[in-house]
Amino acid sequence: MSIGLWETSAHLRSFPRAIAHVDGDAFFASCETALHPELRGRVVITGKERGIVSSLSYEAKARGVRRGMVLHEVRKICPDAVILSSDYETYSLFSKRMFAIMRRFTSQVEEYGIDEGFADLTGMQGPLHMSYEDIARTMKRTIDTELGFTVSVGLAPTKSLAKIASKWQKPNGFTSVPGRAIKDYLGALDVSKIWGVGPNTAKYMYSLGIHTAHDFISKPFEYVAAKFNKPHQEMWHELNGKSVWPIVAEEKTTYASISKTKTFTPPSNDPEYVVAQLTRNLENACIKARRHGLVARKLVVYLRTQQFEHAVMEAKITRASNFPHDLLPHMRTLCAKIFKRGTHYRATGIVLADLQSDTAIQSSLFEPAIQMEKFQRVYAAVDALDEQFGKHTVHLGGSQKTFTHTQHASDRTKNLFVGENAGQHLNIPKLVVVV
DNA sequence: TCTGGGGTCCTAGGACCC
DNA sequence: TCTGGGGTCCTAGGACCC
Repeated sequence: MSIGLWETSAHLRSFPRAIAHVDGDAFFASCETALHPELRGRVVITGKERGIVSSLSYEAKARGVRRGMVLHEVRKICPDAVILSSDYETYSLFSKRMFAIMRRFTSQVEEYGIDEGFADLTGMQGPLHMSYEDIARTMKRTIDTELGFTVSVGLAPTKSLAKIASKWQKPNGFTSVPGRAIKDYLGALDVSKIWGVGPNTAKYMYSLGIHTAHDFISKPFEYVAAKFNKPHQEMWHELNGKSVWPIVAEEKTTYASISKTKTFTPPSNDPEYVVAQLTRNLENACIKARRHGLVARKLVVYLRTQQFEHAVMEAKITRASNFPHDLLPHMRTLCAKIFKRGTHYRATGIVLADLQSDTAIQSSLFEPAIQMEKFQRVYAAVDALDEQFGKHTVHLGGSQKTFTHTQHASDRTKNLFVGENAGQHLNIPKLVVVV
């Protein structure tokens, strides 16, 4: 075992760790190119469904295209651009393959995002008969070959440093930052580029005369403890080469919260329309909650005004639920409390929070079990129909307004309305569920 | 420079209790 | 009735990430 920097603190890990961060290069665009080789070398852009650039190939970057750019701007710059709708199922498959390859080298793999992850290689030189650098390089080569596009890899003693390293050279980069080289890398790095430092913290750091990551790690810990909160104190350790953020290798199976938000144009001051938007968000959030077998004990409603201010209000749900008809009354009450007449709103949001497993749900003594069961059957049927015919095949009458505003006639014929006037405008069988 | 949607974690402050 | 300390729980809001 090598004698590490942290040998002195017996409670901490007694040898340096080797952590690799793998970051896909232009991931979504690369997946498309891997799938359609004829696109290689071309300006490839995803995000067509939203009208803005979501992911872009390096060819697009070179031509001046940027993330978030409106697509008609893109067409002006690059008439030859290939603009595609996002295909998350395909991207997820590539993602799964990438993580599977990483797991060939260590079981300690954290899936941090769809296109990036960490691998803790500590202790693997022996079993794999390779140095850490060789393991990481082999991992990268294998991913590049098997996926058909490149990733960038950073290798360092901590997660925070590995993240910096993988960004150091992109695309197709490999950067190793061994403990003794930390200062060379951090001296040139603006604090705003550190993982965990956003615009506010960056501004605060500048005001303290801290401009580079090296300025930050050079401060004594007592100073950092006095001026910064917990996450930034941990960050200081990480950047100094002491690993304090563990690799979370357990697969994420549950959520702390589920939210659905929707921005609409033009903004509206019509309470009915706003409630209809919220109702749709609630339906969507409930669909997701049911899919994961989760029920909410807390409901949050928020409205965002034109000026980007937002009003938030939440309520406890005495009987946890993932059925819109249970949560709808709470939603209406909350909305009524924060809705201001005359104010124009540009977005609404619903958060289901304090989630618990629906197997743990206890039906109240006062709740007729039969009614509970009835609703469970109704929603099971709704979910099955949605599964077969598309989302919102069955939806609440209350969210109808959002569909008539946003959907094309051809889409609308897919919908069966729920409510008194269900099927009225359509020549399809009507399905009525009274809620 | 800030598009939009989906998340997580932390902190300060108040309520309440001993 | 006032003074003070201490703990816990909850809520609102902030900041950041992809």
